[in-house]
Amino acid sequence: MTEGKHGDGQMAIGMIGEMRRQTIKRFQAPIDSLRLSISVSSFSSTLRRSPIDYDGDLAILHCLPPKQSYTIIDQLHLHQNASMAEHNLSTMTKPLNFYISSLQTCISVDHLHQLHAQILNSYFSNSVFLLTRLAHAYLKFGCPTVGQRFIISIIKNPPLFLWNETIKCYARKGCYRESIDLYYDMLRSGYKPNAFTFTFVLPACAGLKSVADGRRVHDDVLLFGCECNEFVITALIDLYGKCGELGVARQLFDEMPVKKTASCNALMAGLVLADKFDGALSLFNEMNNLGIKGDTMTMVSVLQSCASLGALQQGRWAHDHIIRTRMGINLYLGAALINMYARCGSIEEARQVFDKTPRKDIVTWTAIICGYGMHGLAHFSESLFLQMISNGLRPDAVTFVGVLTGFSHNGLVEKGWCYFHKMRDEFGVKPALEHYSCMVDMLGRAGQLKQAEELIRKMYVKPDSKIWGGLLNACKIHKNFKMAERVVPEILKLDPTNAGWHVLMANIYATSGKWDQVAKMRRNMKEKKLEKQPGWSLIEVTGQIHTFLAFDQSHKMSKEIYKYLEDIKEKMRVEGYVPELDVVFEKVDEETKEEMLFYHSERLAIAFGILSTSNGDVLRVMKNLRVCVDCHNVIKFISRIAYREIVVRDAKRFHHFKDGVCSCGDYW
DNA sequence: ATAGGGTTAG
Repeated sequence: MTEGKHGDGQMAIGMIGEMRRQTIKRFQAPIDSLRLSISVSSFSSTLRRSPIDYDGDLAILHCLPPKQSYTIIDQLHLHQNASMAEHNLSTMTKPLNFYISSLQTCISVDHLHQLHAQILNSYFSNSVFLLTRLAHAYLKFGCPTVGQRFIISIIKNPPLFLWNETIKCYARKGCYRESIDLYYDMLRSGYKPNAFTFTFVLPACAGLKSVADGRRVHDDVLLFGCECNEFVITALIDLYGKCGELGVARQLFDEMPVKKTASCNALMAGLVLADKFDGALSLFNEMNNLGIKGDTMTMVSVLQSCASLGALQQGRWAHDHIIRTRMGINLYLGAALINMYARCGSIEEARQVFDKTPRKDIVTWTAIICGYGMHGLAHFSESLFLQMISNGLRPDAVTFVGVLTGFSHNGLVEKGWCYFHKMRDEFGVKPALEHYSCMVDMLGRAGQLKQAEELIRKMYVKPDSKIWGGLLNACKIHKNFKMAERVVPEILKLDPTNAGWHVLMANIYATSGKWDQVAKMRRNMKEKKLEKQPGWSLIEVTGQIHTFLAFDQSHKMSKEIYKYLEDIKEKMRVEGYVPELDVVFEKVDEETKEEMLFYHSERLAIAFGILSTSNGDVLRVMKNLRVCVDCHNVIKFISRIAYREIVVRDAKRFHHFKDGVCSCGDYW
């Protein structure tokens, strides 16, 4: 500090008075909230601990040792800012108004650090009012700490508002644990949370999917009497929905006296997350009946449900509804629409939406790329990928999953390797389990079993049961029983309770005639009480979803369906159909085998579709498992005999059947 | 001075 600045203490006091007058005039704030303090002893040693009476009010001037006020500045590395010292005096004499507007217009954290230092050097260094604004500014930039300290610790007794904002800041950044811990800290410090607090801490519990923390906070909601606040209830519904506790979520929702769009959306998102898609769609109907308007978030959930169910007609209706109500198609909705059309089997409509979307981000592009990928249209997938790059967007891990699955479905092994390497070398995306999974699948199906196994053994992510399962599937296709025996124990080690693997293994043993091993697998399943996942197919006719299980006779048109299949069987025989009995893994006679094949769920769904729609309508069937070789064959026949285009989505991809040919080229 | 819900893969 220079000699001059030590100068006239009386002048400094005069300035304080002038400043207060201005401040009070400008903000008309109560005197108490403007307890001015000065922190710098550099003005004059005569100021030390001298209370000043001004305009009849008491302003307390604390003269802190300069060291103290610089502690935080040091942490901010602001000692680098040498020009600061030069302007000390002008800084100290600026009105409160200046700091407030500076904080409001502040555009970077660096700038904020400078303001912070200036404030600590000003008359307002201890003003709770200004420090709260300062702390809030940090939080708005997503900075809950400065150096090692919580931003709230710059104030001795931070107001509840600041605790809330800090908890929110952590939650928004995805630092859920920190957010929750801070909430507990707050309670320990004797603060009482309010409704705002809960709407910030509950999403943090939801983000962690921690029902334990969620329940604990829920108890506090009751304890502090916030259980009637609609924001809090919505946050609770969201929490329980994300944690899979749909019963609790539903109950909270039902008990709401007035339901709003957001609370419906929270429940609907929970239903979608729990794969309860028809539940989500009926909630949408419920909303319409209750006169609650849906918005873009509602429609995202609706479209996700349609996509998962393969309900194209309902999806189209939803799209139309979006246009009719002029809600505007934002990035979320755009991607959800593209995904819906693609997953419902209409890649053409997906492309139309994509082309019409004015703003496209990485997710939009990825949605259409994945769409082409699962339809086995790898060339489109790749060309869009390249267009995306030339538009200046960087592909992410998901984009590569889409491109790689496309190549995998087409057996484009060379291309696959090329992009697998490009991914890391050109785009810095580290291959994750999903990418290895695509590669193993691709290599395995192309018959490169050795290369596939090698890739698994040397990958630096720990392989999961799905990856080994992909290889085992390839062993089955290429009848490599020796490798299968090596792979089986690896899978059982990682995932001993999955019925699917046991079935796959038993089938492989059956194909190689090892019936004792088959029996062992079956016993194994029984002992572990593992249930085979039943295969189901569904088809949408006039907006209604019809579900079929194998041998299902519960449908009201069951009789006609079975009759149709009998009839078509004869026609198929004339055209040269021979059942692929190898796919039946039971030790039964051939006739029974044929019988077992003929009522697979997809055939029932297709027969029903043909019977209940007009000629020329495209049939779209969704199936939870992969379509079997014999069904694939039969559907080809049906598409020709009945002159129907049939689109089947199985667990892996789409098959478009037309005129006796499938788009997959029998490679899947 | 602060509020809830959402996009792409497997």
